[in-house]
Amino acid sequence: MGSTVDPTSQNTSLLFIQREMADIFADLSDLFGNPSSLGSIYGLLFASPHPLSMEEIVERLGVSNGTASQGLRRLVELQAVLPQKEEGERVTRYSAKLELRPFVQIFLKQQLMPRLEQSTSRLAALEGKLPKLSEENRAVIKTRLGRASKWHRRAKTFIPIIRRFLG
Amino acid sequence: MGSTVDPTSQNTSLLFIQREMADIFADLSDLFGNPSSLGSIYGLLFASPHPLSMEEIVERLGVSNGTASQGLRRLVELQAVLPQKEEGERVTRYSAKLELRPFVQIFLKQQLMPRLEQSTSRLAALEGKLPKLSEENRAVIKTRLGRASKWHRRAKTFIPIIRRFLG
DNA sequence: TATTCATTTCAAAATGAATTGAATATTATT
DNA sequence: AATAATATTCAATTCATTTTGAAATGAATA
Repeated sequence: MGSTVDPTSQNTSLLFIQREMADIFADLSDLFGNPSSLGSIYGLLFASPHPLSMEEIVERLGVSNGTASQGLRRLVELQAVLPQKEEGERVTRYSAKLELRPFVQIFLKQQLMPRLEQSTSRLAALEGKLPKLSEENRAVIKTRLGRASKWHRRAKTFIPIIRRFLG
Repeated sequence: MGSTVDPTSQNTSLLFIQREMADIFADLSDLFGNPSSLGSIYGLLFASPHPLSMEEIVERLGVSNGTASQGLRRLVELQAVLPQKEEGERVTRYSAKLELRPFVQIFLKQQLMPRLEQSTSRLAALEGKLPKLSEENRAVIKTRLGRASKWHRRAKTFIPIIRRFLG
């Protein structure tokens, strides 16, 4: 016995879920400082039972070819999406990877870590200026630079913890 | 015996450190999706041995009154900065709070949590649509919604861990 | 070889967030 | 009250980022 619901309504429901998921992921993407289109694309693929071509993504999300092309490239880079080309097909189809781990790892490694490293070294460089300050200021500033460095160290020890938590 | 460095050079060094700190914190602020001006102001205060008035902040950072006023208001809201008015003074002076904990807590509570809650409930709402799907799609989509919910649950259990880590 | 079609590129447009600064409000002082 | 010193607001502007879409590319087929 098949479903009791007619196919048109079934399809409508799937499209609804896909739109909604695209929306939810767009918000999350934005929250983490990425273009919301990245999230839409990922969300759509996440809610797709079968891989989709770029053309299908363009029409279902109503975005341009450029947005889809660049977004897909980024998502593949981030290993959030898997491109696949069937034997003797000229289209590439994309499906969402469902694991969170590699995705977050890459985010941490590519976005967070480099910036933390950079500000750490700028902070370290400032310590060299301490001797030039008046005695009074030197004490205060030394304490504060130390405090900021401590924050950085904490943040950096935290990243591996997150990794372990996810893996 | 005082310092061996002349006062002008001492002051130059302090200003240098303050500019640099303003810059470093501007980057971090941006990284967490806040206006970089927020970070500049905080960084300047962080590297100031004494509280500063809005006027001083405006001139040292070269930002407008509006930016300084709004930025300070936000930083006070976030409890990252302490406003203080001396007896019989008409200026409010501001100093940086040095503890990371309340700052991060407020960020998590005000920014992250609400958005996570919202997408959680949107996800939950989608489960209601499952019965309308074809049998084949239902299985796939059910798994995926479950997966997304699991991510959310993980993220939410993670927040208290961060809190404990900082507190 | 020519043609078709999916994809990429990139300059230009659109968007939207941050910033400015003049006008206004608030608060202290005379 | 009147004045002066601070602080806030908000409409207009600036600026960085994202998005668009027409043109270029290049791989697969005819």
